[in-house]
Amino acid sequence: MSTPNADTPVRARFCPSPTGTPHVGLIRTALFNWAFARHHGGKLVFRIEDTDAARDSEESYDALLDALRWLGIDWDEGPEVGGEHGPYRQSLRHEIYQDVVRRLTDAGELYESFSSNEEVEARRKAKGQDPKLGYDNADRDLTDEQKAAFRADGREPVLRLRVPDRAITFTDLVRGEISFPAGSVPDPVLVRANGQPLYTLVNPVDDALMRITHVLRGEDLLPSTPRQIALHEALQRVGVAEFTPHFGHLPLVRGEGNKKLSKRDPESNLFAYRDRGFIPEGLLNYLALLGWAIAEDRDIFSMAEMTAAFEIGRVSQNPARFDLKKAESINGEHLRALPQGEFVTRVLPYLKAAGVLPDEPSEAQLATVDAIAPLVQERLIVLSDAVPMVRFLYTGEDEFTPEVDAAAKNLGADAAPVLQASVAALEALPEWTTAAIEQALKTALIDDLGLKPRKAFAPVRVATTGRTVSPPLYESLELLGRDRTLTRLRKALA
RNA sequence: GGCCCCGUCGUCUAGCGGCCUAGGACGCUGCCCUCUCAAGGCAGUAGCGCGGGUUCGAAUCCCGUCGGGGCUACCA
Repeated sequence: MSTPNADTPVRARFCPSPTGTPHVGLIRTALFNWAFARHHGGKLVFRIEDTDAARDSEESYDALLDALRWLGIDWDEGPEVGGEHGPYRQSLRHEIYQDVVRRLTDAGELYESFSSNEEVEARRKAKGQDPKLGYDNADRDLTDEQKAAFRADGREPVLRLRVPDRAITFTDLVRGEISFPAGSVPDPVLVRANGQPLYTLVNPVDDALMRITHVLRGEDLLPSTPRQIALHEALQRVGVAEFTPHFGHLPLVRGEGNKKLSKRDPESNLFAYRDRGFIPEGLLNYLALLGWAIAEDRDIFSMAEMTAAFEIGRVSQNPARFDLKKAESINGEHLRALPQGEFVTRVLPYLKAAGVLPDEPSEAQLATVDAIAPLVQERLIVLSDAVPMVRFLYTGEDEFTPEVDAAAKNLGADAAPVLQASVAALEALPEWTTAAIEQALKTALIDDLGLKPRKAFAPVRVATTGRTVSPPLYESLELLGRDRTLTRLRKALA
């Protein structure tokens, strides 16, 4: 079998079917293909495999584009960018498939098959074999008379590929040589009786037509590789394809337990991570770690660093478990590394979505965000964590109420002297600055009342920010302003 | 059942015959820092599934075994 020459420019592809919400495993595959293409200075082709009208939806298609755009995984050919091998949605390529099918059929690579599943099963059982073995290639050499008889019966044939009766062996880019023995690959159906092409046909055909040199996909597709290689070879014989692409099978992404992360699993929903405030840099970095390592002693890196270093031969052969804790840790690293202005830009939509800020914040509100941002930035693992942390600044005094648990613990009767002393110290302050507030509070509570810092500041914190956990206290009070601070302290006293 | 893939700390991994009394990261534990929570610093915890070979020498190569997973559609 002929493979792409070493000097053939790399063309990788990402070809999801638009069914449901984008899945993190799917995105990991997109990322590896993207990194592979970029590393080799090649092209990434984005193709939509929407040949199953019953399951595909336009919403899912939009979601796919949304996901890739959000993450910054860009493509060189595909939807919305075009390319010389288009169209890139399989639902738009039917005439192309019809032509290929004609050529394949004329050359005898495909044959008509009339067996129903029930008949196949019955034949397997009659031979004492497991019906799970599947189709038995029984229709390979039907005579014209037999076919005519079936048709006279009102039956229409599907088209199957004649898979060669020999072992099919290939060198997997991540696993090395893999061989499937002769007879272990039943002739697959490529076209339905109604003429509708199936995935088994269009996936290899489009890879061939789009001159894809490297197919990197999940390990779950490994068992379908031999029949696809058989098709590629047939395609070469009829002059449709130039070569059989190289294949590389990426390790599965698992969820809880040892099972493959399923689409039904809420953990797999890409947008759930975006909604919580994962940022592309962090999520992509984590996903890259699912089966790949940039170096022995490092796991925080940028996508530029990834594309520079990515080698398919160094991808792991082991399945990887999606570990939320580690994903969060990595996201936090990237969040902290964001320049301040950039961090504000990223966090703003989350504050608006939570109703902390209006859609059109005032100049003053925006200025407060700029001021509080550096205080909360290093405390977050995801952007939405900022919401409860800054809410106290944007709540009106008539609405403001400390959290019940926090108040019960820290604003009881014994807090009264602390709050009173705080009010006294703060209302007399000549200037309202972080340094002055710190000085005044320490003098009044630590020195004068002789309290431990821990005891002293908790009531003040809860009374003013509403929580036991907040951004640094003195800074928070400066931003809150003297009037609101005093109002809240007095209210807690009442 | 058949075919295929995989097997290093709880998790993700480094390791591609001697540099390994196995390195890093997440997690967890303790300490430091400290107005809270984080962040940061330091220390600790824990692993080559098992059995045979090959070799002067094996986590690394081979075989077997056990275990896990995937696929087995006229879905993709």
